[in-house]
Amino acid sequence: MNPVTLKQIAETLDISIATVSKALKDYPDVSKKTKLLVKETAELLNYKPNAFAVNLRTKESKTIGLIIPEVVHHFFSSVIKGIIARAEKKGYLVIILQSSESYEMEKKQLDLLLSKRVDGILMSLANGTANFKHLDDLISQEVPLVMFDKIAKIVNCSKVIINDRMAAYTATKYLIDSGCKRIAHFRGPLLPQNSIDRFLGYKKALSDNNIPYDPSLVYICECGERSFEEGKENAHKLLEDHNDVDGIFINTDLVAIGAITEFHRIGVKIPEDISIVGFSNWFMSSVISPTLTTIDQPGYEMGKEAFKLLYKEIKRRKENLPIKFKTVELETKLIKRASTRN
Amino acid sequence: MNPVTLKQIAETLDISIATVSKALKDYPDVSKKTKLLVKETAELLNYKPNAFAVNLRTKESKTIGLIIPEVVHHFFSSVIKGIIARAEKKGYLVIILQSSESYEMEKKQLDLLLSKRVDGILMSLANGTANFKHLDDLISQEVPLVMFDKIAKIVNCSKVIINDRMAAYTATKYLIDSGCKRIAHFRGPLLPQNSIDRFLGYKKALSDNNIPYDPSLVYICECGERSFEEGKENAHKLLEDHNDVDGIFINTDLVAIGAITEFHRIGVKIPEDISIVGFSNWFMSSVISPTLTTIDQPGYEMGKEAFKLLYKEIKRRKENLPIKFKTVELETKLIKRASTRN
DNA sequence: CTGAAAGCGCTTACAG
DNA sequence: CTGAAAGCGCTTACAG
Repeated sequence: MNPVTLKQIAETLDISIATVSKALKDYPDVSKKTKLLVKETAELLNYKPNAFAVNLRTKESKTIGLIIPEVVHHFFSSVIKGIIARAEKKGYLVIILQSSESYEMEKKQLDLLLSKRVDGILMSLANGTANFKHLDDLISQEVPLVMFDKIAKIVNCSKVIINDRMAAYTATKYLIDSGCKRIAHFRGPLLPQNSIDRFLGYKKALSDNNIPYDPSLVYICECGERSFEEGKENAHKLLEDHNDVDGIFINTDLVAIGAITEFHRIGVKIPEDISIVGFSNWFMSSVISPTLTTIDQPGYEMGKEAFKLLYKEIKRRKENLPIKFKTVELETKLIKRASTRN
Repeated sequence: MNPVTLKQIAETLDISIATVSKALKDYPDVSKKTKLLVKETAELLNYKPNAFAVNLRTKESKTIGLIIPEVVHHFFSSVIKGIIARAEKKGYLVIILQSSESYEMEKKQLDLLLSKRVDGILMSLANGTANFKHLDDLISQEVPLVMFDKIAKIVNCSKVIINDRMAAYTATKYLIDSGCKRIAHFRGPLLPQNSIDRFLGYKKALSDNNIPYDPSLVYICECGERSFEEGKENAHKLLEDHNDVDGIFINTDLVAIGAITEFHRIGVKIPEDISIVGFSNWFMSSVISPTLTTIDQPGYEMGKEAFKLLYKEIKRRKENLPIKFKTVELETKLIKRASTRN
């Protein structure tokens, strides 16, 4: 475990370390002959540059950090995949940390990444995060930051999002158009912008179509580990509270699948008795029965886009060019399946 | 973006860098007063040690690398979660790379991690990997390596596995016990040890129960991105080829779900006409209909265990203690659900 | 208890 | 075209 260094190559060839370094990096002021010799020897000795030393000199780690609320999650794992695919192309490595939806964890992970001197940070907020000082600090330290999906509008950085409000509007409108008159909503937690926006989209669709908004039709889910159970529980509660609901727009597919499971158990027919629209288009939504109508959320693209923005920012900072923060909005689409009518 | 260094703290307090460094690390030979002063100043200035410099000196990166075939995958994302949970406790960061089941990629990612000087590597083999020189090289360079799930028996390192053969035996036996006489098998690719072992378990269960093995009942799947489609296709082919099959043991849940979907479409009743057992216990197996009988594969625990072994090896190497490679076998269990009889 | 010095492995401006 | 030298930010054996 004593890796080869430039010094060893230099000694083998009886030339200076500086020349070896330059030869390896194809500096123009090194003779072809020397370059060849050096490269051969490096190959032979299986030389790999010591990243620490390089980083220390160049102040670049070629590593970025990624903080997400939850790893075991179809959407976020798609995002991860998009990020590392893109990062790889540009020679960047990705350190992945999980906040588990906790504000404290999120801060801790951020600190870790900072002391690792990552070149930039990509993150999606924890549900528990209501205070953004840790992010503002990051920005004032000029650490490139791009937020995606679960963002804070207030924080001054680049972002990749979908239009949650519009998507929710579309979903609810679709229920209305297919004949639903009394539409419930299983919403996400109170804090995150997404669940607020989805709720607002739901509400707007109702009012635009002259359906009175009834707060007793709105149920809250944590949308965490218990999503599936929450779906079942809320479905059950809904039936106890109301006997006239004929449609539900649900914040997340997994909760929707819980609801479907419970309705199935009780004998409520979907979509005949109650139509359901989910959100996210998890893979399993296409295989359950009935298949779930939902909003497709492009996780892989979001990951790619987020890395792209981050990369640009890193590059511009290095060149001391001015930075303009950008918000990229990705398209969603309604995927019509069997849990809704027509 | 000009982070605070020891030097700046030293200058502010007009003491030496060495003392600052020692004070921060609570060396016993620094006065209480100085320690206090230094720590206060460090806090005030928001000092974070420069990881590159520390690593360069200590030759430790406190970072490990993880290479898996696929990120968007219930089992592997559970493994990731287990690994980063454990790593965090020990102050390690995790760099995640994806081989996409390709041998070339796997080698490339390994090289990347090596030049990053990670303290150790955790990996699960790509399906495309048939040659293990890259791993042997790693080991001869004394880089701590732990393989999990998709391992190479030949490679001399610690491993975390399940008993695929026994689990497959249990699964097949369960089909036999529930009355199936003619049992097909959708197996994985030819190379990986897992799919070989699962196939052998299937075969053994048949022969132990006096059911003749019929190679025409064995269908191969790539088990990659197209798993679901492969399930559908193989189910379809199976019905064309044979009209007497009453049970299938399938290499992976996702393929099984594809098969169920196709049978459902065609009108074959599960489990009445054909019983199905999957493998892995993906979350969605519990929500499709009928729910899928399967073998539970403990991904999270596997991740935790793999990190534990790696950590021990890293530690022992640092202390120059002898290393004994260990193979940990984790328990699986049969999850009985509605896709099989009784 | 404090500090000067060497060194980790590299890069790069500069001299020759 | 080649190499000596300085320096990135830290740690630690050693001297005082």
